[in-house]
Amino acid sequence: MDNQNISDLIETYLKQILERNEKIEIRRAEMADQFHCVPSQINYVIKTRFTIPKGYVVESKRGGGGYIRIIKIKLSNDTDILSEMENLVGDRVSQDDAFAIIQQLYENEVLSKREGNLILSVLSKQILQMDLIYDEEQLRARLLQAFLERLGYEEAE
Amino acid sequence: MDNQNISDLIETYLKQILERNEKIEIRRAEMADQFHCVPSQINYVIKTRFTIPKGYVVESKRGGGGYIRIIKIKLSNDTDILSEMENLVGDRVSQDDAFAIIQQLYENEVLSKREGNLILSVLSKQILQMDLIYDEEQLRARLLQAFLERLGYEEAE
DNA sequence: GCTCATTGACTATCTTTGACCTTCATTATA
DNA sequence: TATAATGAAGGTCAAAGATAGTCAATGAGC
Repeated sequence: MDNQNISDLIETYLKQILERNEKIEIRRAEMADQFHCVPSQINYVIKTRFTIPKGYVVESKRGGGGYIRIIKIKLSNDTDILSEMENLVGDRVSQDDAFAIIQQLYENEVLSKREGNLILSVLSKQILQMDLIYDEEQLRARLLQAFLERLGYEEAE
Repeated sequence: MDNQNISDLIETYLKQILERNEKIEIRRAEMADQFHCVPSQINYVIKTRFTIPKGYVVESKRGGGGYIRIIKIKLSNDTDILSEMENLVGDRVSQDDAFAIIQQLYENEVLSKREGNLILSVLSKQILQMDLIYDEEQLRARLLQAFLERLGYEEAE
């Protein structure tokens, strides 16, 4: 409930702003000051919470007048979304990224909540990390690709 | 009810809170302190008393700001047919049998057509029979079991 | 003797921190 | 004016810290 760590606080703060704005531009040192943490923690937050599968693009510039810019990606029609996600998945995908992708599909109403949960139930580490005989991330990618392809058919009908 | 073992006390304590709340979030070490036991006993209690058939799902996170979250769920009305199917699946299942099982669930209105097709898309020989390194039927069973378990409940409102 | 409960050593995962590196703009200097 | 020095950002990475998970040995109560 409120055993929030600093990274979560920073994440929440930024996402709050991004709900009202297409993008946000920050100065790393300032952020770090504001949240009483070291600058590299800002990088950590960005790297773990503002990834492309989660729907964000990040640009930055060093030197005088440097900045970090976080942009919320807006996806267009369902077909585009699906093929975009297929690209993201590729032939290996982590649990985090897979979950983020399903979340995106849900938010864009490509999937119902129930469908999303069904898919997720099978992509979890717990299920796929069985024996070390096969590559977990590769298998997850194969399954997720199959789901995405199927959703593409649905779309076409 | 008042067997004085610690595990029962912890269970009672948590369930008392869950009667008033949809979910509860604890810190394992804190709980352990509070009940004067070792941290892993909390895991034991959760594993034996907060299972899905008993109406709970558990999520957790490690590291700084870590937590264990217990969520009350609503069990579906179809648990009978679902557990029957789980028995049928066992730990290995052929494509044909898996398809027949999904068909059954569809006919019994446990699944929509779309949900059934989504599930099937991932249980096919084509998808699972990739490398011959692992046992295809075993993997299929694992995936199908995960689906069946997930179909057994919904999040309460 | 069985089953369930308790413990603790070891493991896995996530966060925080800091030392060191790279890039860019501005200013000083030959 | 071209270039070198300086300072001001942001980037990387690995170690240390903070939690939770697993598992097998041991204990307690039928």
